[in-house]
Order: sequence, then structure tokens, then C-alpha cells
Amino acid sequence: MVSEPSDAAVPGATVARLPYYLRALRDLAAQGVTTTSSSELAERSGVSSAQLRKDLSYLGSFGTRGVGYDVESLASYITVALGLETEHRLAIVGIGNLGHALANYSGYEARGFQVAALLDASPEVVGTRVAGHVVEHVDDLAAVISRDDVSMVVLATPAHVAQDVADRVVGAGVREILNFAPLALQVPDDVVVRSVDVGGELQILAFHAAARAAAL
Amino acid sequence: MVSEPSDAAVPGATVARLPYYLRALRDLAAQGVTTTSSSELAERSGVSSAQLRKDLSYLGSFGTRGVGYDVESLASYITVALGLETEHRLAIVGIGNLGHALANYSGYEARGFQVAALLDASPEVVGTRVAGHVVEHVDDLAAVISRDDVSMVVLATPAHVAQDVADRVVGAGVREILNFAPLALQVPDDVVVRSVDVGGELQILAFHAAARAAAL
DNA sequence: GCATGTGAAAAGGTTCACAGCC
DNA sequence: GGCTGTGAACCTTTTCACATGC
Repeated sequence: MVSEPSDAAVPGATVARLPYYLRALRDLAAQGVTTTSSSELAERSGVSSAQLRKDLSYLGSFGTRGVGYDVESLASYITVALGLETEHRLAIVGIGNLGHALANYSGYEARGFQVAALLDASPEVVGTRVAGHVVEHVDDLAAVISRDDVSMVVLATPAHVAQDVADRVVGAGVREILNFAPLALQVPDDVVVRSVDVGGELQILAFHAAARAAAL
Repeated sequence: MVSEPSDAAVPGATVARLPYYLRALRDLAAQGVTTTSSSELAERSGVSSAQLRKDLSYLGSFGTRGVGYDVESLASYITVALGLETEHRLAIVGIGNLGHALANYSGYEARGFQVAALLDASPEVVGTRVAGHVVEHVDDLAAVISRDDVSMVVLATPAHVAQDVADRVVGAGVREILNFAPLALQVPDDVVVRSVDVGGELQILAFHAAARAAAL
């Protein structure tokens, strides 16, 4: 049987790696592999085997000593730990370049994510059909969120309206936001924001390139 | 004059926040603000003022006690620290949904980034014009990288070819990769990979949603 | 025998609180 | 007086190394 530490909080750094483990496990399963080890799984996930074992220890005890892990069942445990056995309905706000790409992104792979609505503010975009959805006006945000039971919002708007949209999203009761706008959103403590900043990532790479050049 | 700690390494966590500071400084400059404080800048960047001051201390000493920071000059110092005063030429590999969006992304904001080439493997895409570039075949990767003096590659290919493309990118001498494919790329130690994983970010949000639900 | 699971040690990062300086 | 810059304290995260149990 599997133990499940009831209240011990899972460290944030561990949570951030669980998707990697899950992905690696699904790859293994797709290849027909049924059993794996912490070292194999760690290598495929890009972490050390000690790190992987420590991370899993926060969730419970899923392996067999001397043997390893059952691929399918470990994948199931992580799926449950991530809350992916329940459906999460998304709304994407801001149907520009990026919003388009996100709407068409087939890989809401981890089952459990469903795009429920697309919204934008531009009259030229509202009413058009994108990825099987009619784009609605962002002024109807609260109504759409309620109507479609949206629990997560993806923000792909220009930076100068992102905070305003975020305020409305939070006001409509959404507590999880994935932000692509390059600014730090101000939200209440109980709202979780994850930010993806392509420009920032490039700048970090530039730092390393400069450091390399300086070291010559 | 400004001191610049010569060899003391800048912590990775600090480097990852520098883009936020730079963005906030540019916002302030755009608003006509010429002087700011660690608390104002920190709030706009989403960090604590102590953290901001500590981060800056790794780069040098740029403020005036009792006064604050000059917006323009601090922005300049961070720009230099990030290596953004030199031009970085990018190639985007994989011109699907996401690659399209990235190619059209106007905000290679931080001057210094320039899209030099687009590549794909599909005969239907190669030869078409996207964002002002004719898409070239990924088999010509090494030649394109050399011809266009590409120093960073953005990988937006399907996951199952990402490692193969990454190997060729590294073989062609590129040492900085921004990876959008959902897998852990295996690269030599001297290559820097930053990964952006939209599905993973959603899964992390799902974890928090589940934790919230469990706490009720 | 062998790979997991885990305390303990080490490293890394953040916060505190105040000295230093304008 | 007020804000920066920074050592010291604190907390989190990673790594180590080995006891545990199949």
C-alpha cells in the first residue's frame, strides 16, 4: 500500500518538477516500458536521481526497493497529486499572435485541460472563429467565466491592459492565472499567478552569452 | 563612480530577475520618471525591496543613499550586465502555431535581439514567407547558422524531433537555446538551455487549484 | 544484491536590521 | 532624515550517504 503524508506541504520547487516527471513517465509508457528506476527517470527529466527520490518522498512512497517504479502507477499518483484527474476549464484573453497560437495548441496534452472560451477587446477579432470558438468581447468576461465554469485564465493581452484584465478576472472569482504579459501582476494573496516571459528568457540567455564572451 | 565586482559570480536567481527590473525601469522612464527608490522599483517588479537591493549589490553600487536610483543610468547598467548592448541574432526552428507566433512577436523589445532566420522540416512550410522571412529547410541548419551569424536558437518543434534538432544546433556551435518542446534536452555542460513549458505551467496551476479545493 | 527512501550536511537564496552616507 | 548597501540570521533546496526492505 501507499502512504500519503497528509499535511506535510510539498515544496514549491518539487511541484514545479512534477510535470517533468509525468511527461517522462508518459514517454516511457508510450515506448512500452513498464518499470523504471530513479536514475532512468531522473535522466529523462533532467534532474539528479537523489532529487527525484526526494521529490517523490514528499508525495508518498511509490517504489519497490531493489526494483524501481511501476511506470503506470507512478504516473497515476503524480496525475492525482497535480490535480489533473479533475477537469480544468480555461479562458484565453487576448487573441493576438500568441493567443491564437495558444488557442490552437493541441497539446493541452495532460488531459484535464479544456479551452472553454476565447476573449478579446478588438472589434476586428470579436465575433471571428478561432480554433473552433467564436471570440467574445472581454467586457463580457465575468459572464463568460460564470457561464462556462472557467477556473483558470490565460492572459495573452498587451502589457498595458494586463493588470486591468487581471483585476476583472480575479473579481470574477478565478484564482489561477497564467500570464504572458511582461509585467508583475498585482493580485491578492490567494491568487496564484505563473508568468511566462519570452523576452525575459532571451535576456537571461544573453547574460550567459555575455558571461561566456567575458571569460575568453 | 560605480564599482563593479569583477569576478564575484552573480547568482542565477538574481540573473533571472534582472529582466523584471529592466522592464520596470523602462516603464518608469516611459512615464517620465527620472528617479526611483528600491521600494518603488521592487513593487513594480513583484519582489521585496531588500531583495532588489541585494540583487543590485551583486552587480555593483548604483544608487545614492537617502535619494534612490537614477532611472536611466540604472537601466543602462542592467542592460550592460545582461549583455544587451551587443546584438543577438536568433533562428527559430519549427514554424508551426507557436513558431509563427514567435516569429511575429514584435516585442523582441529589449533591443539587441533580431530574428535572422526561420527553419522548418515540412515541405509545405519551407519556402513560404513568414514575418518577412522565407522559411528555410532545417537540413540547412548549420549553413544558415553560419551564414547569418546566429548565436541563439529558439526551438519550437514537436517534442519527438527536438533532441535531434538540438544536437545539430549544438554541433553548429550555438551555445544558447530557448526550448519550447516539452522535454529535457540533453546538451553539453557549456550549453545553456532555458525551457518554456506551457502545459507544465498549467499543471502547476492545477496543483494549486487542487490544494485549495482540498483545504476547504 | 540492489534501488528506494530519508535523515543529516551542504549549498543556495531570502529576509532582517542596521551601519553608512548623502 | 531617509534610502542605500550589506553582513548576519534564517529559511529553502539540493546533495550526500546509508539504513531499509524487497
